[in-house]
Order: sequence, then C-alpha cells, then structure tokens
Amino acid sequence: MSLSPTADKARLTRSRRGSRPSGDERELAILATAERLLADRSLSEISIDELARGAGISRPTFYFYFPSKDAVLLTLLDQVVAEADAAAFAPAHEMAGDQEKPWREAITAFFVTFRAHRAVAVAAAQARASNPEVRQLWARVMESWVQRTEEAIQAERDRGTAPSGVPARDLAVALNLMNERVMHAVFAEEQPSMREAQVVDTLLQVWLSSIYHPVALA
Amino acid sequence: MSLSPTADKARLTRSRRGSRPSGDERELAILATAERLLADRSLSEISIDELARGAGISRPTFYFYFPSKDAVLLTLLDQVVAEADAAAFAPAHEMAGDQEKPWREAITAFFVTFRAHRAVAVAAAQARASNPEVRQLWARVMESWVQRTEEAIQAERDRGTAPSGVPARDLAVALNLMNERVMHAVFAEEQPSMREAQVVDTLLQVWLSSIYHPVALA
DNA sequence: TACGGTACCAACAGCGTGTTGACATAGTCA
DNA sequence: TGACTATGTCAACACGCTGTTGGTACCGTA
Repeated sequence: MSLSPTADKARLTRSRRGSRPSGDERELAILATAERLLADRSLSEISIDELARGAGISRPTFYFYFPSKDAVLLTLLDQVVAEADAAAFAPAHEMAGDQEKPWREAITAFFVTFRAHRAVAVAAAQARASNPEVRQLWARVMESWVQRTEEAIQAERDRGTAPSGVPARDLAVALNLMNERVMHAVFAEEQPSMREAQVVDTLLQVWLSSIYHPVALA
Repeated sequence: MSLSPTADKARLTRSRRGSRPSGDERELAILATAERLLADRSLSEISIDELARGAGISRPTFYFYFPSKDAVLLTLLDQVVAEADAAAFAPAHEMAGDQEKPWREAITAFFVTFRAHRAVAVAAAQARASNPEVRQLWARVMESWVQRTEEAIQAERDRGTAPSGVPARDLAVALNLMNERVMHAVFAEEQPSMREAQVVDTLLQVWLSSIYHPVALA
C-alpha cells in the first residue's frame, strides 16, 4: 500500500493507534451500530445519541455523517434491496420446460436475502409510513418487481401455457404484496404467521394456482 | 355504535345539561376529531394539543379522557373491527351450491367496511408497529379471521369440493395477509397498487384458484 | 352548606431533536 | 516553515412535544 518512502514516515511517527479513525470507518460504524440495535428495537426507540455512542462519536458529530436517523436506515435499505435484486434476477430465470422452477427460485431468492437482513426489512416497512424517501425507494423497487412479474405472466399467457383471468398487472400487484406481507409477518414474528420452512411452498402454491389455474369469475 | 366490549367500559355519565358539554360529548368529540385529522395526516404528525383543541378542551384535559393518542386510535379501531366482523359474518355465509358467492361476499364485506374508515385502517396498521395494544387487538382479530378461513377451506376439502395442497392454516394466513396488504395499499394510495374497482375480483381470483385448484408442488 | 365526584387548566419537568460556533488535526501549497 | 483549507469533533443552546402536578370551578346529593 504505502509505496512512497515519505508516506510511512508520516504514518509511523505520529499516527499510531491513538489517532482518530477515518471518516469512512465512522460512517460504517454508524451503519453497523444501527443494524445491530435494530435487531432488538425499532428505529423510533433508538435515539441518535445511542447510534453516535455506538460508533464512538458524540451526537452532534453524528450529524456530520448523516442528516437523520432515517437517512441511516435508507442507506441500509438501499444495500439490502440491491442485494435482493441481484439475487432474484441473477441468472435471468428462463421459463423453460419446467413451470415451477423459475418462480420458486425467484421467491426463494427474496426470502433468503431479506431473512438475512430481517431487522432492516422490518424497520424499513415501518419507516415507509413516516418517511417519504423510504416510501419512494420501496415504491420504485416494488414497481420494478411487479413489472417483471406482470411481463412473466403475460408471456405465459401469450405462449398459451397460462389462461387469461384478471389483468396480469393487478394479479402481479396482489401476489407481490402478499409476498411482502407474509415475509414481514414471519420476520417480525407476528401472530398470526407461519413457520419459516413453510413460507416458500405456501407462497408458491398461491402464485402458481392463480397464474396457471385461474377460476372463471361470475 | 358501541358494539365493542372494550369500548363501553363503565363511563356511565348521563348528560347533565350544564353550561359545559358533558363528558360523553367531549369523548366523542375527541374521537371525531381524531378520525377527521387522520384523513390528512398520520397519528404521529398529530399532536395531543390538536386533538384537544379540536374537541374544545385543553391538552391536560385530554388526559382526563384518554391516557394517550394511541388509546384514542385503539377505541376507533375497536369500533371499526366490530363493524367489519359483523358485516363479514352476519348471515353466516353457507357453502351452498355456489362456490364463489360466499367467498365474494365475505371479501366484499371487509373491503366495504374498511373503505368507509380508511383513515382508521391506515393509522392502525402504522400504530401496530409501535403500540402493543393495537398489535394485540389486530392479532386477535386476524387470528379469528384466519381460523374461520382455515375451517372453511378444510370443510371444502372434507366435502371433496377442494383438493388438498399446502396446509389449510398456512394458506389461510397467506390469503388473509394478502387481503390486508392489498387493501392497505389501495386505501393509502400507494404506488404500486390497483384501482378500487379491481380489488375484490383480483383477491377473489387468488383465493378461489389457490383453494380449489392448487397445483402439485415438486 | 358542605361534600365529593366530575371536569378543567396553568405551569413545570423531562427527553429527544436539530443547530451553532468554536476548536482540533492532517494534508497542501507558497 | 508557516499560512491556508479540509475534514472532524463537540459543548451548549433553542425548540417542540409529552406526561404530570397541584390547584380551581362546577354540580348533584344529603
């Protein structure tokens, strides 16, 4: 790393472990503290002072790195969402011979990713109500998933493998919202919810039935 | 409309015609003010002072009637839930010849009732995260609807009109959570959601497909 | 008339947020 | 080297909202 001879002079002489951590380290420390504390309590129950102390700085200094608690959560959510997006659409699941497999893989990918960051997922769902930026980020993300779902449903209908029913868009919205809500219930350990092991099978059952075997409504 | 058990606890003040409005009138005024203000803003954005002013009293006097903002919402929610419960299970929808009709009527009943009190519904969903009493009330209510759904699904399976698939309980949980989430999205005018006219048909489609035409999972 | 329950509020205490202004330290350039 | 600028840092303040205290006014009953 330190290629120049003048660089380690400065490093070795003065800046032993006693000197201040860098700004980047501080920012990461705040993020890590936030995710850690969110495992136990909601964001509104966590004060900025706690976040700051956890990162080894004072409350006013917190404002140097983030404009608010919510901004911290927004950063965390951004990371998790990017991870989920990458996981769910990485190998561009093709509708080959098997009808079930690609749907199962996509649902599983979301489930696994959000389960790994359940604290962030639950906190974000709550913050959505009060914070316009979180709401907007989540809306954008949901919208993109809904559109992919709608396109996949429409493709199946066009291929003749799925019959028509309610508009593909509405069905896609309902199914994606169901996934969001069921996963949230499981992660937040709500009453009523279901065992983690049952989540993917149950959701998949509902998706496949309503896409491939819609009933004719009166 | 004191249908609820928790709402009509012993506050049997009769209306003495004084210069001041009676306690009952004040309490109702607070409830009415709350529902009115909730149409525009979330509960956390409404101060107790506003609630008090709206009811024509001072902030400390508010505490004479309710221990907190959340208690006001809890009372409102109690009323709406009682109304929905009554509407959805009033004529004890029988599974007669028609498979679709009873499910459609139940889903429609919920939709109509909550739509009439959308502000309370949306506020309650938000308060659930932070308030244990709201959470508990909603959990109890959802649990009872899930149980009724599970029993109805199981009855259809026992009669041979619906094949087996995932456990009836898990399916009932997923379907009820979907209804909750979709209605919330519509009432809160979220992006993505759907037109109000499409809600019942879309939800019904998913319910009937997954109950009567479950696919065989791998 | 006086007593107790109901209804009411001014004022206070406490907590959390967001801001200000001053100060420290490290790198840069004259 | 010494002055300038960036980046960090924080004690102390202003503010808004919540929940409480301690006291007042009204009214039905005995």
